[in-house]
Amino acid sequence: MNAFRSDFLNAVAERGFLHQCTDPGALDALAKDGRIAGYIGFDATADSLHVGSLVPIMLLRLLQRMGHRPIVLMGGGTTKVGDPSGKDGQRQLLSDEQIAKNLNGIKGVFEKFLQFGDGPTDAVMVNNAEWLDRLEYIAFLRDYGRHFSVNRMLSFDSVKLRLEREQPLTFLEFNYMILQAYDFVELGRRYGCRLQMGGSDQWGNIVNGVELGRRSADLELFGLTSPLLTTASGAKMGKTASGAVWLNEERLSAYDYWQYWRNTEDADVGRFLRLFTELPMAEIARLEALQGSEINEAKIVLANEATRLCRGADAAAAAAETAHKTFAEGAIGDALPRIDIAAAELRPGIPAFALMTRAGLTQSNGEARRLIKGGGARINDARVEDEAATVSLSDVNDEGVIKLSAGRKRHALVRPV
RNA sequence: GGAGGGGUGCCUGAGUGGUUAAAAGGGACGGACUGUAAAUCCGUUGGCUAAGCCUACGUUGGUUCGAAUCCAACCCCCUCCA
Repeated sequence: MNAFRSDFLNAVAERGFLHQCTDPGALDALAKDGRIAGYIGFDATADSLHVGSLVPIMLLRLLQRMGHRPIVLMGGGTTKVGDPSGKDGQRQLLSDEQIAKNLNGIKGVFEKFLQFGDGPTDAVMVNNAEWLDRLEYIAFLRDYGRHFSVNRMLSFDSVKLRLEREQPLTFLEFNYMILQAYDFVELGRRYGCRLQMGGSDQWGNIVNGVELGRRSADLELFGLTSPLLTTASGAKMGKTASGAVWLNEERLSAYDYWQYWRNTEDADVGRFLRLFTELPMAEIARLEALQGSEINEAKIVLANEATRLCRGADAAAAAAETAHKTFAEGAIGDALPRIDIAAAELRPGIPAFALMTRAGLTQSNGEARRLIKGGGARINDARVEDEAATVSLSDVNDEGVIKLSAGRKRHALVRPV
């Protein structure tokens, strides 16, 4: 029943990572008979990755689990150029310092998901600035530029869409695909890397690399893309109340990360379990088949597993515990965000709206006031009716804290000190 | 270098002297309904301890009782020409 002979491609296909592949048959044979090295490139446009990058990360992890070697290519060089794919306007150019800072922030994430080292299937991290920064223009043009046809380049979506919409495309950006193609060849030479993976928007860039490998270096390279993820209702993945869903702990608490997965839409649960957890397929099939409110069990499993991979088992357990207390028991969990307020300041009373803002539940006092007016603010689970209500030491509950809530899901604890 | 077009709130995008903190849609947040889901309906969506005041329509000046709206200079972007 399996379409492929290699464990790797079978896993890729059945877990929903496969969108397109340049030569599935040959890649299958290669993965079946030996160990392959595959890479995915990551641009350094922010100092943390968010869930949008989780599909490629999980794909690298899968590659490693199936006995192959993952290569993480950090785009220290290509980020200076900017990928035009899927964008209308040119991205703001980042400074070298900014890029270096971003790369630093991103590195840590991979150590959570991949095993690095010197072993045969250990992951490697490479920065393409290593070779791109030193390119000599004329030599590069003569050696590689001659293999690219502009006619062809114009036909790739990343370029074509820009031109059709009459959006500007600079020559700088136009070169991005050439550099990415060159990366592939360079990795092929240096690390024997035969496979490039990525999101489906990278297809054109990847194919370019495969072709360049054949023409310029007589390398047989392969490309494989994953579907771009949107939620079942069509929204882009990775948005939440407080912004993007970051993978770094400094940017997003484990509790919020857990909550993000817990709030997955029903229709996405099975797909997400396959992509973002490593549960056996049979178990996923069981969870996915749950009906009605029972599917909440599957969402909890998804949240636990996804959080465990990204933040560790302890953080996942703590988040689950807090969520259970908060939602199932109406009690107070340890992982809720908390702030300390001087008892002396609290004694005379602080306006509720000000406290909401200080606790980070609202961005401004005005927003907090609106929240109260709209009936969404609660103190110790009691709705705040009066916009001018104040909170004082008398509101401290048996557990020594004051619980503030914005809506049903967002809570914070205030502790007098 | 020349000619023309344009820069509005998180985004798209209306607005061409006062009734404009700025239409409409999207997004986001809150409420209702639920299952911490989706869909739907309703509300909110610049700041300020707030019936008042302050800051905002690329930047800086100017005209005017009054400017996002008129004028000037500058910056940036686009299209066509050289």
